[in-house]
Amino acid sequence: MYALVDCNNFFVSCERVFRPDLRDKPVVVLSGNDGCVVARSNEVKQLGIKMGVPFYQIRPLAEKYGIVHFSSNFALYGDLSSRIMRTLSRYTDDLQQYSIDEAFMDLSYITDTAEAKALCERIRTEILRGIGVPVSIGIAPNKTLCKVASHYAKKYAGYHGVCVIDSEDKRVKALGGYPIDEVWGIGRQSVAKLQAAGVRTALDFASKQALFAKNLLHQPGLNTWRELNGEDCISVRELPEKQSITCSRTFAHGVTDRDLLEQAMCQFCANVAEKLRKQHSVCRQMIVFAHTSRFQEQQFIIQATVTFSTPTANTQEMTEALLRVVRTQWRPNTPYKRAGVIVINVSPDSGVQQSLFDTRDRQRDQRLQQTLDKINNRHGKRTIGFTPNIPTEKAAELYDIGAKSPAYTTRIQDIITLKC
DNA sequence: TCTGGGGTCCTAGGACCC
DNA sequence: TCTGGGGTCCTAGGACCC
Repeated sequence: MYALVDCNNFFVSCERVFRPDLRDKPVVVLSGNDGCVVARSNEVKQLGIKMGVPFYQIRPLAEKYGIVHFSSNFALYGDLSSRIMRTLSRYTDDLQQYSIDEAFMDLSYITDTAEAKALCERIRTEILRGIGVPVSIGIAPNKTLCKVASHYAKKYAGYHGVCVIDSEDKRVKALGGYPIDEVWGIGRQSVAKLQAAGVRTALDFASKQALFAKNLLHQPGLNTWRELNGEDCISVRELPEKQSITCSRTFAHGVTDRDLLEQAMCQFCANVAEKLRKQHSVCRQMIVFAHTSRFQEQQFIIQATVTFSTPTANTQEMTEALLRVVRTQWRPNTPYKRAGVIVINVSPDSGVQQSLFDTRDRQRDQRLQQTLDKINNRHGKRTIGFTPNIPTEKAAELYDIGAKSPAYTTRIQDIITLKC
């Protein structure tokens, strides 16, 4: 059996840990520049506000119902997430973290389901008491059914946060009441095809022939079909090393100033390179892009894929390549609204094959980079770098920081003080 | 006016091999 | 007019996830 531990309304729950006054109030957390709703409390869900809607569209509703909104605060969410994951790892040797707020636990060492259920109830209480975030847990023989179980655990108070699917009866009953569009792995495109074929519930789908699933939805759909029927065939790969790393942002306003655009993109590049080095990787290719608003009819795009002759994670080398792209393709009087850097073709930094025609002094580069990293580790991010930091007033021009809560658990100035 | 960010996996089709 | 058979590797783009 596996257990899926899934945090309830995760970002909202994180905000509520330090704002207990908001426990029964409608709360949303917004994406960058306060663009879209990315987390909703139950009160907000009940108002019919959908995941991902642009905040400006629901502003009247927000005012009417007194919805409290926060800008996203990943320092806080990331820290609480790692505390939860650490707690879970004490109960299994095989913890597969699936996202910032979800993890699968392999419980095969427990043979009795009643025992598994009791354990999960203890875990749930421990996380709520020790960290302050409510979680729901689904126990089942595979990951797709765990998802179904955790959904029921969340939806019906009677389960007290833990739901088990461990028999044919329970499986059939659970799938019969489960809409097809909520099944893990079945997205919008697949739902349209399935509905056209008369499939309404997860049970309708599971009751079809395997060939039906394969023909309509190909291999991934067939895997989902198998899991709904009880097989265990989808594995969540443990990926300690990322295969691609992205840093991208939408700007508050279109950026026409080339220097400012370059500075922002150099920052993305430095972030990506730092993440690469942190996981002891190098990349062979880097995608650089900047484009105007996708909601305008006429769009302008800067975009190039740079291939390094020798795989690298060197900020200086990557920054030089980035600037070459931007300076070649940049158009004056063009409001660039979104930009980013993506590295792909990522591999371990040990045993890098150097190009025969390489002109860089790699050892010197590496010594310099290591020195800079050391200084930044000791004295704080961006103490020293290859490109100037963006001045505060310019940063405010680029990004709208909005209603961000303090970094309660990761920034010494933000730690709350109690007056007794 | 305002509409996010960061990932993975799979497939089809092209280029290439003998 | 008709014009093999059997592979591999790579890439772009679609679909999906949170």
